[in-house]
Amino acid sequence: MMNTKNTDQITVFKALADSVRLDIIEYLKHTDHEVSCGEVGKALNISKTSGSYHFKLLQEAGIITTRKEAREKYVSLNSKTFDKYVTNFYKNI
Amino acid sequence: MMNTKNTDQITVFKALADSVRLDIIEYLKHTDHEVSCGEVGKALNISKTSGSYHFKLLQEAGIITTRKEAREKYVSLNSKTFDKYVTNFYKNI
DNA sequence: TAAATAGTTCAAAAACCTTTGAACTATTTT
DNA sequence: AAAATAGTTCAAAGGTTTTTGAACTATTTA
Repeated sequence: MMNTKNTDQITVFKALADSVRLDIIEYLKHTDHEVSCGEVGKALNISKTSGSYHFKLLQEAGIITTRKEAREKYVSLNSKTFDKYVTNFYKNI
Repeated sequence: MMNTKNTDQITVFKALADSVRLDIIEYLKHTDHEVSCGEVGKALNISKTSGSYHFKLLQEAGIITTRKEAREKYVSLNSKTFDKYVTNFYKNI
């Protein structure tokens, strides 16, 4: 269980270390329907450029999964990543 | 359980989002005796100035507690912080 | 008392992250 | 076919974080 490089772990914590992204994560956790980037951006007052940047980081960290349908991109939380890198972090280091 | 500002949460994730600090945390988790900043710094090849900076951030995030004895500062992990802000993060947002 | 050791503080430099607006692609609606 | 909508990309600007060396305080050892 001893790490030597931690890069995925750091990518996840970096992705979580920002208020815009935490707001997005909360929004996704509390929503009961499939949501698009646009819906989240409007709800949280994030410009589309900035939203695009933050969704990309969340995706690269494995925190969200995305599905493109026509013009829209639907996003949802990937709970496996929380499990592996957040919830069990302390136990696993 | 709904957050509105998240500042402590972000301070914790920021503190965890760095490889030097993750190395320090691992070192503290795996050690069986009380350790000083100097011991950790030597073991991990961190300059004392840089060490001082990182220990300060970890302390401000509540991730370590410290005890000064004479010249030396002893550090240890504060598992309550992991409990509150890391292990239970996903459940609590 | 002088030298060594443990740590802190400061300012500068370097590296990294976030926001912005403009220009763009692709799809849908009128 | 033109206009509208959803999202991306780019470069520039601004902000934040990290590393560095020098100078510092406080304590201990020779």
